[in-house]
Amino acid sequence: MPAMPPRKLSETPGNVAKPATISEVALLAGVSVGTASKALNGRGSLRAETRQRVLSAAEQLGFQPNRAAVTLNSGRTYTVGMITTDTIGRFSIPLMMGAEDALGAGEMSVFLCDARDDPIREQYYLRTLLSRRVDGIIVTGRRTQARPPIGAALPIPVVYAFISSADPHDCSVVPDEAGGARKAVEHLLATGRRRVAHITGPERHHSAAVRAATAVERLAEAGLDLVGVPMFGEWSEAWGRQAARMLLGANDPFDAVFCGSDQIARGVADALRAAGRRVPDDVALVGFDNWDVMALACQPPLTSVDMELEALGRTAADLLLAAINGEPSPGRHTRPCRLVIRDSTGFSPVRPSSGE
Amino acid sequence: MPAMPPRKLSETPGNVAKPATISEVALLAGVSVGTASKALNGRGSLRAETRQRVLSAAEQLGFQPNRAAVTLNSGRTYTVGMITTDTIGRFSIPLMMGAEDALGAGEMSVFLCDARDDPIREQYYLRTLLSRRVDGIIVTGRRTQARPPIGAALPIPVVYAFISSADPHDCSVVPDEAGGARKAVEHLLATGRRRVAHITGPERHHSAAVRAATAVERLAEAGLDLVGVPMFGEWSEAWGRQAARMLLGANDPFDAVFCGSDQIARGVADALRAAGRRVPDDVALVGFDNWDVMALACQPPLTSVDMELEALGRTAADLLLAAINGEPSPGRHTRPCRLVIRDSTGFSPVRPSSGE
DNA sequence: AAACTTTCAGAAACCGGTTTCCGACTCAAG
DNA sequence: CTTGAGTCGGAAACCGGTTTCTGAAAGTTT
Repeated sequence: MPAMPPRKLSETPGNVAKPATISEVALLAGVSVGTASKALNGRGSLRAETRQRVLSAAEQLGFQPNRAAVTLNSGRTYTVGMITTDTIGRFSIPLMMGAEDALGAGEMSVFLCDARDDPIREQYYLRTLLSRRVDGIIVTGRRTQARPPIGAALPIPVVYAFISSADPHDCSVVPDEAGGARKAVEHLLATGRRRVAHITGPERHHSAAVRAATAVERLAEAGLDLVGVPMFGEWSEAWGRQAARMLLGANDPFDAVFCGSDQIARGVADALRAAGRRVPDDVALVGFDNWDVMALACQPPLTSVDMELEALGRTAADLLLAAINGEPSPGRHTRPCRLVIRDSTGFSPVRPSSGE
Repeated sequence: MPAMPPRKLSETPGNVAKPATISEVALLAGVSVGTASKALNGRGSLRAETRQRVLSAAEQLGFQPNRAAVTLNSGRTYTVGMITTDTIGRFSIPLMMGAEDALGAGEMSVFLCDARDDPIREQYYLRTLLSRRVDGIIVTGRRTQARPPIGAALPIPVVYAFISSADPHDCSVVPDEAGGARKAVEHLLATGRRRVAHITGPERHHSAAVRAATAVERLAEAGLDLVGVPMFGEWSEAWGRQAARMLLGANDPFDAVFCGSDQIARGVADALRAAGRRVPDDVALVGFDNWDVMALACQPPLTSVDMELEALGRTAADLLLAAINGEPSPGRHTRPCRLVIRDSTGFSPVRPSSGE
């Protein structure tokens, strides 16, 4: 066996090491390129000794197959594109993490594309991804409504996550927000609340509308009316504070507020405390999103509906992988939400107003 | 000219359209593959008419060159890997957005790798990226200290962003946190504050230590002492509230608190308000991070130090692109922070305690 | 009209792998 | 000793582009 000096990456000084090719491996092992390929991939029939010789040569050179070459004759890149339509925000992150994790487990690498809600950028990324021959695309983001399909009759599968495509034949995965809202209201009812108000985001926002309608509906099933009407506003703490003060001023008694977001709920909590109402003793509070920074820092910690976005991302990735393997799942899929119960709806001991 | 029916992506029913190859383009244009390539890339000398014929054939077929093939003979992939060591968090996002944007402008696509602070995952991703022959790597994340280099003598350039590499020869880009802290203290001094306290995160966290030391130093330059000692704790609102109460109980008067994070500052604001101290009239408050959700929702809105992470990510990307083009910038680079002034240090009108 | 440029397009090698096909060799049976 | 089956490894085609090299046709010069 030729005693060629090994060229390990970690031993090469400076950033000059060029990755080894399979022909260098073959040369070192004293076999042909084809044989080396078979040895490395466990194909064909080779003597154990030969196979071993190739493997140790590869090891010695730190050989990693050039994926471009592999791609060229397999036709598969083992990559997917992930396009976020809104700028990467609070919602996209857990989604992307879940998807990336599930895809990584499937040996897939992920191209990150931040389209910033700009159709031009979006189309640019789409072209780029197609040119790179990704095996599939995940489209995510926050929108007030379903979005138009990203492209017509694409050569690869596309899965929409969190947002849904306006085309019902496209594969979309969305949280069951109505189910989440039901769970929230049911929890309030189960803990004895009867006078429930609802403060949420802008009415034109699909999420706000669905959550509000479902809350009204579920209360009606229990023979109850919402206190006042759904209060549509903004997704902000300031609106939560303002709406809570309006509610207090209306002289229509309430013992619970179901909020469209944790930020709103937090604003409500602050305004209630400032007005001398105790949470949860006087008023129970439920938020939506289960955004830890808000829900945990709230005083008291907030009961909230978790859309399980990371699991949603994972599901989207799994559906995409299945579609890539020829088993598409067209249509709109929903995933359940989970209610996370904390002190804001509990029967925790009464605490001094400045207490922790 | 052959009147072949055009096969546009958008006209093909179902997800079956296979991307056109250059030989199909050549066939349609009635030229050889080599000629088609020249026409599409503006190389060689061709008659204008021929070039045009190829271009419209490509247009007709929706031709996009297979990047794997291009990669194979150029040796360049026009991709970079972005590895986040901590799980993709609040800090990584603006960084990644900035970097992704700058790289996209350089026609680079970005592989997203979430290593979740797990060395095993990190090495897995590193191997994957090397196998994919990325042109470079950006390593980001939040750490208490400088991190060990991700690999030794890699064949491609690496830039560390936000975190820095323990090896001073590696290229790192970090915010000038000391400068940011100086700006914060100087602003407090300029607005007439003299009794400044400091509440921040864990002492073992490099950021907390640097910010605290710099605050003390800058006050000393003005002939002043910090009120008490730097209060090290956690990066949470709860700690902010607790520390503020401790401060109030210490009977050592103070007219300003410089906080190590916006979350801490918000906790401080809440505790001060609960104790009847007015912000900014009695006590001025400065945070760190300029995290909009916290800084804007705080009552009153929070003056804060912005590390300009998006610009930092952009800088990292630019340095990486330069390194890829053979102009490396080894060493540790710092970028200035920016002070964003809001009401918490201002002379805004006194507001009723429940006022908006 | 012959010799020399210049223009333009095709043939072929190449990038780094995978896979098919085929031939050489070994061994056991006839 | 011949033949057939079974092992093992190499040669070559191929994936989809780019680039170099070559040569034919057209135009220019004398």
